[in-house]
Amino acid sequence: MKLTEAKAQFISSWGAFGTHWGINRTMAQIHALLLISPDPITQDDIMEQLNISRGNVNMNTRDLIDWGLVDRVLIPGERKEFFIAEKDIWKVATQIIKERKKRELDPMLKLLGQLEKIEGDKKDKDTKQFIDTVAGIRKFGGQADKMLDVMIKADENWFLGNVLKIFK
Amino acid sequence: MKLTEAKAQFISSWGAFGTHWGINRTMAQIHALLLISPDPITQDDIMEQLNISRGNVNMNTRDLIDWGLVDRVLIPGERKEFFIAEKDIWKVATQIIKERKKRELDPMLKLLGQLEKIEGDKKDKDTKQFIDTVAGIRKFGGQADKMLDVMIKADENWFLGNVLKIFK
DNA sequence: ATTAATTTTCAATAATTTCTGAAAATATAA
DNA sequence: TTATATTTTCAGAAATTATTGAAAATTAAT
Repeated sequence: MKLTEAKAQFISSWGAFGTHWGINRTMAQIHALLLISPDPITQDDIMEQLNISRGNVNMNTRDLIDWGLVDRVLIPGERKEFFIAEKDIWKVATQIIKERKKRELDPMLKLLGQLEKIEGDKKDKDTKQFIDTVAGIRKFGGQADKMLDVMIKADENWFLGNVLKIFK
Repeated sequence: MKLTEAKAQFISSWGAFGTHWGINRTMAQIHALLLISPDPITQDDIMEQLNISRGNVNMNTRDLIDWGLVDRVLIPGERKEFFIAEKDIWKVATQIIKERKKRELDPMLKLLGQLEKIEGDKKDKDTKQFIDTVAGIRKFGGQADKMLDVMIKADENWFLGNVLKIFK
């Protein structure tokens, strides 16, 4: 396989992969393109390579920046802005975990905590099942939360070392 | 908060949560409803509680069954089919991990393996960055894959016990 | 201050995904 | 077998989400 073909396939698959994770196709494709670009590239480069409009590139690069996965860089003498992606996959993963935890897991755990404090007779079948379900999810989510917190703080070698020790 | 209100909020939030994970809102809502229902319920029950059409219930319950999260049960003397969800959250999580691994992670790792074997001069900047990126993702994904395999086989107490031991 | 380059915004449009509902298929009872 | 209940399918409709492109805003150079 040639580089050009491989690149195209990587970008396309990464985009499809993203849609299974609640990330929009284009954002994932831009991210993929940036991951395999050794040097910073411009809005126009992205537009051209992915055949998408300026507005689209602008919105999605902003989102990638908000997620902490991409940075704007200024190149001396150049008028345009350039974009570059964090290339260390461990850092990428950590950053995604951190953001999703903040945006989704933490609020969900908060809500479950409230729902658990429902009024009502615990002898009632429906009430009991509701409380048990909510409590079960919350307990599980709480463990995941703790685990992810440590993971985020840990550095790569420490973590992988420990994972290998446990999961072998 | 009353049970009725809490139920509605749980179902609605679970649905919204699902959309961030590539799961459609209705499937997640049906799953939520089944999780808090102590006894098996019918298509008609689901239609009524969630205000959705028969076809919609049918398609999404089938998907939930394909995911291994819901079972059809036959109740003696009853003509209709009933549905019931696995209530043990550990089992639910394990099942989801198992399916997503099979559907997404495994195929992605296979593809990355192919892309890594690209022809071309490794001294070339673009080629080098491509190979490094793909190899990096593959290595990380491979670790995750191994870890999840062990998790899937492990039972809850073993797993949580170990997590607590390591991540404290 | 004026001009030119570049980025950002957002209303309109397009694309995609989800949902409905009625017809067809299937299963059960009489 | 015939009638009745129940489930499944799927084309079209509705809802949601993503994209465009041109105008407005911003930035930098002259």
